[in-house]
Amino acid sequence: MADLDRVIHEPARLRILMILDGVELADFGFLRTTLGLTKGNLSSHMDRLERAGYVKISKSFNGKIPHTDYQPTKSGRKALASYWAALDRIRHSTEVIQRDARASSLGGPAPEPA
Amino acid sequence: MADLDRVIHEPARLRILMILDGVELADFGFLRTTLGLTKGNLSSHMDRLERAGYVKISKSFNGKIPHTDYQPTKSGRKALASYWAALDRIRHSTEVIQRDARASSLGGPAPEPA
DNA sequence: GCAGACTAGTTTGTGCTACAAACCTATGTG
DNA sequence: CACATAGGTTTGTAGCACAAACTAGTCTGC
Repeated sequence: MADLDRVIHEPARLRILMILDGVELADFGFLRTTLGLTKGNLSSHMDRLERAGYVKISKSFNGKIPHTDYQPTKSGRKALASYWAALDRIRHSTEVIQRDARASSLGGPAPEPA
Repeated sequence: MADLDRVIHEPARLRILMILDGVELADFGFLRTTLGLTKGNLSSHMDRLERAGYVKISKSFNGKIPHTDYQPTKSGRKALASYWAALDRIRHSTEVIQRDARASSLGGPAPEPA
């Protein structure tokens, strides 16, 4: 029942990955204003994405001003695709269900929902 | 940018609502074995769903054995539908993006991503 | 030349919450 | 009686999203 990747399931990170998947390279300021996140929040999300191996972080200096770029990794793109796929499977799953919830709730012993 | 309903966004609760949306009525044991949750975990999820007004909880006794049934409310069904709709909007949003992340990361001052 | 405002981030603090463990009650079963 | 299982709730805890505070530099205006 391949569960959803919690790293990606967080809406802010989902959007981040979608953006990176589209633009290849984005910097801190762009992501921040585009997504409307606080700096601290964005920073920790990017940290989490990096630790998951989904983005590559490149730090540089423009003179003395720090500049941070983010790129998606192959693994990150794959994980994003898998996430949508997993969500689709959940969304379109009628399987499992529909059986005997009704019967079991009439008071009889549960009919082994194995 | 209608954000995702956090009550529903939690995968366990999403599945619970989907099941209830399908079967109308389910009891504790059925949900528990179907979803493979611990009792405590299921209990607190149902509590959250009730507090959100998404399910109705009916407690009764079978002799001395407690029995708990859950039903989706109208509000719950609506919220579930809205959730999927919101997710679709996110998923298919190209808008916003694609612009000048690249330019802004070349070192120049950020070009007012207003 | 310095007070204020902005860019660029990181570190710290906190409140919420998903989850399991512990607990309570009752019904079998050897 | 001891032990297992169903049916739940309460309690404890680790993790985490988020914002505030902080560090460091630039750029005005006066």
